[in-house]
Amino acid sequence: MTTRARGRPRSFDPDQALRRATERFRTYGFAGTSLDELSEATGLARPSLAAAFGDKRALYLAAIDRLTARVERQLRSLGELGLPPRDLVERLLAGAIDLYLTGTDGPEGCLIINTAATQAAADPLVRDKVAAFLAIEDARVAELLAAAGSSAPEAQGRLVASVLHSLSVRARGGAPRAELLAIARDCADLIGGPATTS
Amino acid sequence: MTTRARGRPRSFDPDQALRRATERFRTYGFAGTSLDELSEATGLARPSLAAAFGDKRALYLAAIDRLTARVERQLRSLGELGLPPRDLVERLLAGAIDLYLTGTDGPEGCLIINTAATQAAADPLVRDKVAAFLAIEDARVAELLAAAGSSAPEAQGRLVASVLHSLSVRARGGAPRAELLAIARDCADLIGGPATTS
DNA sequence: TGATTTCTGTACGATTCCGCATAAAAATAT
DNA sequence: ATATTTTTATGCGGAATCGTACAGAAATCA
Repeated sequence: MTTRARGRPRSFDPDQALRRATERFRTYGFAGTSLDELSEATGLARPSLAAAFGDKRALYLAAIDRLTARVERQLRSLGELGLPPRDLVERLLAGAIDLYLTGTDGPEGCLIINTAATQAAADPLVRDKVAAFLAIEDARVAELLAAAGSSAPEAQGRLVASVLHSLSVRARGGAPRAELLAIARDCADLIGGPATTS
Repeated sequence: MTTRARGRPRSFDPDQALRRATERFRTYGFAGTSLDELSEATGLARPSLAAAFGDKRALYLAAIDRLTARVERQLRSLGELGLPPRDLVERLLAGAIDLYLTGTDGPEGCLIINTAATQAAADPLVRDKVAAFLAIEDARVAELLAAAGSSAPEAQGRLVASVLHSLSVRARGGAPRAELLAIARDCADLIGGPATTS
């Protein structure tokens, strides 16, 4: 028994609109995206965007929060597979590469690494959210490595997370998938020893 | 016998102006920096900037080129020390951390990693220059490792370069120096084995 | 059916931004 | 000294950007 809202119902899905806006922000960054572009990308008029999310900054912060929660969820779910360290690392990095290579025009990497870190210098709240994202990333990866039996999960986790950051930058620079996968393999070798292919 | 230029001589140092503009771009990115801000930062009126460098994009591209040449020079000079792999990596990363933590307001990382990679999605030429920078970085680091006697200079070089990228992102997120140095030490351990402190 | 509430979209004003045109300033060549 | 050349600085006009006010549309409650 969900009591219907009082007035005219929304004609759009706020979460879908946020997804579309996030995609636009991921491509052009905060400063490089205009409200007109966001309006076009979401299909909403600017006043509707303002009513639903507030101003441009609030919409961007919502995009960051949404992505942070999503990454944390995905990292947690990766632990349920019970992989050994090497396979875990390779799988983690390969999954990230798939995401980083997506984009409407070209490879667009990660919203946090490639646009929020840029904006961090001008906006202290964005900086705080970037720091929180990086801390969560480090912690979750370390947790995964610890569960997989790593001898030094914190140190290795920070290095794996560091490779994630670089993969995002390299993808954005146009590096082909094979190059990114090679780096992922090198990293997995270093963390968990060479692949045990029978 | 340098024949003096014909008309009124420049009242400013173009390279110093480019340095100041670079600093501004490094803080706020390409899209986040206006010509008025660049004019204020360099002390030049907008028409003077335009006459010396062209439009905003040309000035930004000049900043990228300048930085790329500088980084390549510094990486080459690091080889003259003849350090073993572990010390080489730690020194390389520590030097980068020093640069990444500088900035007028806060830590501002690397122009390429934190602003050019952002702009790369919107400007193919910037993307090409980012790719060129990354290639030079990988090649020079691999060269250093090879000269230091590394067993797998290319793979290790890409990983060290990857840690460089992450350090820039982390610095921008506000990570304290100790945390960055810890990552540098972990990376050096992984590449060259634990420190040999007698 | 009529009133109320909420959402949607057009339109507007204020501000910022960019590039350039034009005039003043400073040096050299004749 | 005058003319020429190049740089510097003020200011203008067009375009874009942001936020919001206002009127129309769509649903529920009485």
